[in-house]
Amino acid sequence: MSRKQKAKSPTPGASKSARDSRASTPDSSTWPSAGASGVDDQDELETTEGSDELSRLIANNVERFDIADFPYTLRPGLTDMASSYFQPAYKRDFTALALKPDHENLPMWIDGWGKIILENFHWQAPRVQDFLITVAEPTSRPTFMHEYKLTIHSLYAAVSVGLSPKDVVTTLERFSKNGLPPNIAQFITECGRSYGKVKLVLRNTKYFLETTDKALLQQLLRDPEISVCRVQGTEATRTSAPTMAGLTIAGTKEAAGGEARGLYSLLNDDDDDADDGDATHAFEIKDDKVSAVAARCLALHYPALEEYDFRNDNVNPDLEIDLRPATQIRSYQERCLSKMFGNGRAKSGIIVLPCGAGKTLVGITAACTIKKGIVVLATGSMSAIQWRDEFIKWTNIDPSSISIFSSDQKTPFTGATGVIVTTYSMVTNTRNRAHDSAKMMEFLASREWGLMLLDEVHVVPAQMFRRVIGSIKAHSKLGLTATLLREDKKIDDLNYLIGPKLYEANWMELSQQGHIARVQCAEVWCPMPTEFYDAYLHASPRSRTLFCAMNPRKFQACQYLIKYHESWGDKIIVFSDNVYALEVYARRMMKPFLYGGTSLSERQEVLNYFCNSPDCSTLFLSKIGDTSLDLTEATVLIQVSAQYGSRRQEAQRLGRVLRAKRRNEEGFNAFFYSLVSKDTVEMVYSSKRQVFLVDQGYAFRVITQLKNIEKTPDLAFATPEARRELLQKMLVESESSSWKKEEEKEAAGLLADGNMFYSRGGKPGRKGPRAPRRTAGTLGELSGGQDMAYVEQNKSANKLLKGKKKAPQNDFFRAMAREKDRRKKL
DNA sequence: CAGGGCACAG
DNA sequence: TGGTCTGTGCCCTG
Repeated sequence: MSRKQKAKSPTPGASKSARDSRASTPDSSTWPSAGASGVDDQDELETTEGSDELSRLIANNVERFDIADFPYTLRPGLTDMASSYFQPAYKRDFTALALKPDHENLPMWIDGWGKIILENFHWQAPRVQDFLITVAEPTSRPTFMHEYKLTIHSLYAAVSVGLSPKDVVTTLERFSKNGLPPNIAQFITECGRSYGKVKLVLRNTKYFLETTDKALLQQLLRDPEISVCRVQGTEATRTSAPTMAGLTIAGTKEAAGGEARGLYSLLNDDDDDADDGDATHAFEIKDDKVSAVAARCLALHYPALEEYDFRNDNVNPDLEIDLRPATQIRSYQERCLSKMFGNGRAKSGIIVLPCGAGKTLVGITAACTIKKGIVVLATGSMSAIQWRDEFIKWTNIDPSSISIFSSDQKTPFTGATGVIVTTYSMVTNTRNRAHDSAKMMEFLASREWGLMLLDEVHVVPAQMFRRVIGSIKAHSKLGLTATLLREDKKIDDLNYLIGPKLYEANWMELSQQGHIARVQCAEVWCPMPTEFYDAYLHASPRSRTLFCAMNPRKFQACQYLIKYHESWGDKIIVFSDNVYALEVYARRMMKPFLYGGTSLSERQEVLNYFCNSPDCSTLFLSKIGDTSLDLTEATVLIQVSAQYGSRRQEAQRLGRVLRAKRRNEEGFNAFFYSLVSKDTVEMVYSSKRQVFLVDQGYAFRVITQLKNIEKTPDLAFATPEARRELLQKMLVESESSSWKKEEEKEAAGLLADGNMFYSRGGKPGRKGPRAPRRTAGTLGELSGGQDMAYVEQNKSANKLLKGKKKAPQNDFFRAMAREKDRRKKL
């Protein structure tokens, strides 16, 4: 395949940073040497340059297999004269996709752009569903029609669970109503030629590069970069591919081999299985060169799949861990695990399950299957504690061999091996460490781990967090998440950082089976009173969000909904990202509220109160509720203000009510309300946020008028006077809570120009030190000593006097300076 | 040992 | 040279 000049075609999925660095690559033909240069100095420490290098390699790979390189061409003469006038419409021209005679018996279509449509109501649909999840990316799965897309990542995942490109092509061909477009077949074959060919296997602490393709083996051996990494004289050929035989995943009903066959049952009746060379060729690689080889394989467009032959690992000590006999894992969890252990080895990859569907148990079961040292990475210390508790709850592990490594607990386990639960920031921390935590890190880095469990894996692509991959030696990695989504494009990097997506559950299906709660979603449109709308229109974009959140009609709607649901005995959570609005709402309604500033003990107290007391059925939460608060009591969720268009946040919030304890009651329904100020930016954001959930099959109902709201007694802000008062109060309070007095005066005058809430007056954009938290009023605040410009100048003047180099005032420059320092040290 | 400082994520 | 705010975690200090 000739590489096209890609300048014009945007690469789907290439991260921004990757694209930037690619721009500096003069010519794609230089990649082999460029790929190698960064690798060596990356060896033991994952530096920033190292990960940039990685991003570049990833981008290179993604770019090579752009589906646009396999253009779909219509048969000549089929297009009519008119269609050329509707340019974008040519993509919708399916005239060349002739229906098969027996199309009524077949459940899906596939077009020339890799899009697959499945009739989910078709009697054949259940047969292909599992197959499609494996080979294609589910993009939208409402009730009746499912939409999938073939991408390189999905095909990568497919080959990694053991499907051959040929299998994929024949199966697609067999089940589609129309013939498989030739360019798609070509695309699949081409991807298969490269992906999944090379495996990096660890056997008995020795790393082997393994392939079934003899020619490829020769090519790898000849490669100058790789040949220096290999241990001479270790080429070996084994006659049979690894199988699932004899491996049982704990907690499953039967030997997992049976389940695995279920997946392939579609294929086996053809032929295959025996002919495409069961012999695997392998050679050993030096231990310290593993990452170099992996990077090199990526550069050669043969990304190496990491596999861990844990049953033949006799060097790392076994861990005494088993699921408690009573635990039975659910069918979909079993399916996840059968993908992971498909050929009897542990593969690295990502499993996507909705919140509350038992991600933790999947991770724990995987741990029980591998039975080696386990590292669990969690996002926060709270969730680390939860992981430990879950381990103890589900398994018979000796509590002394499981330990937490976070800032407040640093004791390693005592035995030969065990489970360590830690946080991302603990591992990635680059600054000076406390003595014992440094020792602990050394411990973590010095030994080999059987499995690394990455909780909330969607955070890993962040610049800092991706270091964990480099600094801990784990033979297999399992990422768990509910929302494999980021608003930036870095999510695709996970394919190479961790592994392909092994399984993605269907939310609707799970909720039909009663594993997660049924949810009614609604978007409530709240009109803005004229005086507010007026102020809103004149406000700067920044303060507009506050106006939206503080819309009195929204407040009334919220009040109404709370009253309504409280009368039904529901437990309600109200989310507001805007802390100021949160406080006003909660105080006004006399309800407890939690935000980042509330102390840990207070949080616990409030949560207990909410969960256990019947007098308290409503709780107000800021962003802290998005993650890691376990609120199984909640059944209704009201969203007052949110973070722009973050789909992840929306999904995660919905997840709060999915695990409702009462979900199995007859006819139980959870509710999710999103309050939106009419005719404001919120409308746009709201629709963006919902995309993910809509794709999962949730229907959002739009409510423009709440029934009998005007007849409800005691609504706040019912009169224009009250609303005006609110407007005034908003002004004064939001000013005085953060900013100094002088600016209050200015701000009052700034009403017309809309800068009133978060402007600091003076020079716009001068970044001062962060304003103190509202909980902790400082003396300086009281004395009005917060003149930003003054403080700022003084600070830098002090720095100068001290003889240090002038500290940059901006985050960006500070980061640059830090980076420079770090490099100097290395 | 609580809270400020700092760094980072989203 | 520029997005802002909020939340979280870790380290250090009074």
